[in-house]
Amino acid sequence: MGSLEKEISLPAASGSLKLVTEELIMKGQEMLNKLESLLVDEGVKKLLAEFRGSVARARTFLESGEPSEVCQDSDRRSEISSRKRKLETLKQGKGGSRRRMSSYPSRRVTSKTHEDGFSWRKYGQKEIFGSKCPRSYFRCTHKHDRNCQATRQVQKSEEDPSFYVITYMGEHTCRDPIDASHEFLLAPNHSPCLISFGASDHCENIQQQPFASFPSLKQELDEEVISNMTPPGGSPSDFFMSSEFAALDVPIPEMAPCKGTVSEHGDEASGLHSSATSLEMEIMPELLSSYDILNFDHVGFFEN
DNA sequence: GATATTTGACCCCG
DNA sequence: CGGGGTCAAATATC
Repeated sequence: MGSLEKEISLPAASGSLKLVTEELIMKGQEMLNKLESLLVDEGVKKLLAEFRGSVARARTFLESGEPSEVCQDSDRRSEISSRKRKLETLKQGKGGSRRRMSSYPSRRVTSKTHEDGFSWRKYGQKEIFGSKCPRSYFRCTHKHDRNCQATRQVQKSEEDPSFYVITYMGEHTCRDPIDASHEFLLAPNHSPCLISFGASDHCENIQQQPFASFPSLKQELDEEVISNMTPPGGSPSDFFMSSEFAALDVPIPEMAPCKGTVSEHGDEASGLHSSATSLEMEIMPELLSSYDILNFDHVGFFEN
């Protein structure tokens, strides 16, 4: 696992250039937000959404040093072997582009709920070898109308079936993540996403780092897998054990239950209480992605 | 009828 | 070759 310095370094840009680019991107998004709130015309809004996507990709590029999905896609296509290309031309029907997302930046969260404020459409489910719980595959509902490449995989945690292990891949370009977080927070019945500290051992490299009071969003990400450490008094977990948790206890029909485990609903409820030993953080995964996409990649969770 | 989910098949890639 | 990611027809739901 790399050092923190490495994690926050921006390989694509350095020094003042980096600052300028960051400023442009952040200001750009700010202006986009303001503009959108003033717009009524749907056509202009659509244009704005496209531009928003470009800004998001630029930010991804800035953070990762790699082209975002759209660029990467075209790059990859040019590298497709002749055999694959031949197949692609042949298979216009069932199959189409079966590009794998696994090589893209991804981040994993452990959550009590798979609700995150975004609209997902399930496109597949697989029994995973060696795993009791099937894995469900989701893509953004706006994949086609807004060319949003965001996908996610949801799988119940084997260790604690009341948790979902959610792997996000790709960036939402259908709307700005920050906007989404606002909607998310303002929504009356939103379902918070939790990152569990210590409730899961999916991660091989565990940083033993104490943190004081309420860490920054970035810090939270850096320390997703910190330890079983109990938070200090007046802890974040207290904070998150707010009435909003009521929203968590909802049936999740599309998720298949784990084989041989307890019932879905009882589990959801019991999980809320049984997680007292873990520090839970309410986060917005897509908000996180904007700033911390690198961190997850560098802390050793993933191979890419 | 539109939209979402299920599920078997297809195919990439290690 | 087999696991896993994706597609798309069939089916379900609204």
